[in-house]
Amino acid sequence: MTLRLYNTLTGQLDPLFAEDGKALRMYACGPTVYDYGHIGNFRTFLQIDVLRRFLLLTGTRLLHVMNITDVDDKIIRNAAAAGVSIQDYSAPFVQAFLEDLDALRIQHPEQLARATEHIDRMVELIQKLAAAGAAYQTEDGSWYFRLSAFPEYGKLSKKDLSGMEDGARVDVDEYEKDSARDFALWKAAKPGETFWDTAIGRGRPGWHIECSAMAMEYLGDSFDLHAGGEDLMFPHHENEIAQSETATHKPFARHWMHVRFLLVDGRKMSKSEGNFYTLRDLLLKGYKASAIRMALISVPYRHQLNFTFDGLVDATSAIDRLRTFRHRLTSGTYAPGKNSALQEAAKKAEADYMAALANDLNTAEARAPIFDLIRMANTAMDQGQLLAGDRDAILAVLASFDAVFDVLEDHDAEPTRRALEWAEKAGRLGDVAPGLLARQALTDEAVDALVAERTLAKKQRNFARADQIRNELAEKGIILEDSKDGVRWKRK
RNA sequence: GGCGCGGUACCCAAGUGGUAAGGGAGAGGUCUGCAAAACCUUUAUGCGCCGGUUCGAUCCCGGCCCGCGCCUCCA
Repeated sequence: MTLRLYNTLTGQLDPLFAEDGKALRMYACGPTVYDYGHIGNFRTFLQIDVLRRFLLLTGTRLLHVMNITDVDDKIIRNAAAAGVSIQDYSAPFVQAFLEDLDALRIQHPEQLARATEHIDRMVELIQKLAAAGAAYQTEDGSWYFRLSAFPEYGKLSKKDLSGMEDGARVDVDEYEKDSARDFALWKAAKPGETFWDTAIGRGRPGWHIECSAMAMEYLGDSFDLHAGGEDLMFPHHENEIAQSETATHKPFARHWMHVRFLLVDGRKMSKSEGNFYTLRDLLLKGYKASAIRMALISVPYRHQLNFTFDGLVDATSAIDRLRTFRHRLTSGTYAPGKNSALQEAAKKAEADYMAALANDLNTAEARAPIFDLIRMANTAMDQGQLLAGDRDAILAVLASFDAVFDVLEDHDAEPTRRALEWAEKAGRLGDVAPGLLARQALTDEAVDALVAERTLAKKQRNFARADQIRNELAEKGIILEDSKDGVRWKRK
């Protein structure tokens, strides 16, 4: 099954494939590690994870590279303010980013690439551009890309810069760029700033050059897909194209994917609006990592997602339904055989699910057949019509679903535990939702013991005691479900 | 101003030129020691507004209103 994915470059749905017929080579812009990641960042990384997982599910081999920008103006400024090196400043944020990826079950790419470890490649690329006459150095030692060297500039973002460029061109003095739109390849070191001593001078890379250099390093001059947040389309990706294609005379990425920004409560998320959330913020408020994942991937990547706490609650309930269903399916006993109606339904659900994802990763549409199948299977179980062969067929559908959505297994305790640990160190315990610490402290063993006691009380028809235990547990966020196959409990 | 996206039930959200998926929430019911879960029924003659094309439009075209994004190294 071939994925048809919107391609920013062509403005249409194009089939996504590995040009070399082996591995699909993709580059995704990663974080700049000057702070903790916020949910907007993670919406992008989650949607790229959906892409990645769907490709793997369809048997595509991947070579996926993601950069970590560990040198930039903000990092330099913040590190200086803190009186530490940029390495020391960014290290905890790199660590935090990787932990957050794990919390959200975002798969790691095959290759993580740090900007500071690829300075040589960037310098080489700048030299190549200089040799071609497309880069020039200003008096202060900085290097710029000459936009006029790349007539196709603007082809990704569909911007026509011919009108606005150089309209007010005056005699530039030697400290300035030739043209206002020329962008920095290399920034000369200012006193006290971190610098690399290189063949093109003392300084540090501009932002765009790192992605060009690292993409080419790991993926070659031309590769299959480049992805990132919508804001990167211009100027970042446009600049990458200009530098790369000017240097190699080959097309850079064939396919470009851009994830739309999310809104929070209908407005752009920003610190000044007070609607700015990191992953940690949400975990400390008591939301589960799986619910955050579900909420952020359930709206297709090209649509604006309006993030709300209600949405997280909805997502939590949807996940509950999925998990409860699978538990019911796996814990019951079924007669051998197959029910042809269920077999058909399972087959259709899987086909519809895959087709929805193959259609530009329509995650919202993909969920529907899964929930349809759940209702049908629940009904069949109620009526004793579901057979062992059906259970297996349906479990296989759930496995396909979870290969992309990855919310069925409950991995929620660990991210919350880590967030609480972090809050303690960071002095953020005041932000922890009431009761969360107590709930977290309640061990599975303690719950099991109370559940066992209640089961005994029920057997002795001591319903008063049984209900007392139920209520006691409910107050601690534990929900009990009695069934003929035993008691199941879950954390709210 | 330039480029682009969206306005679908109480909330979130798919979708198609032929009469509105799915999730959440609410109400009623079945089941149950109670509860939970599950299932059934129910909540848009209606898809921002006004025209047009068409046998027929939520879906196509035009206009308008509203919201949002990018154009400032913010994913």
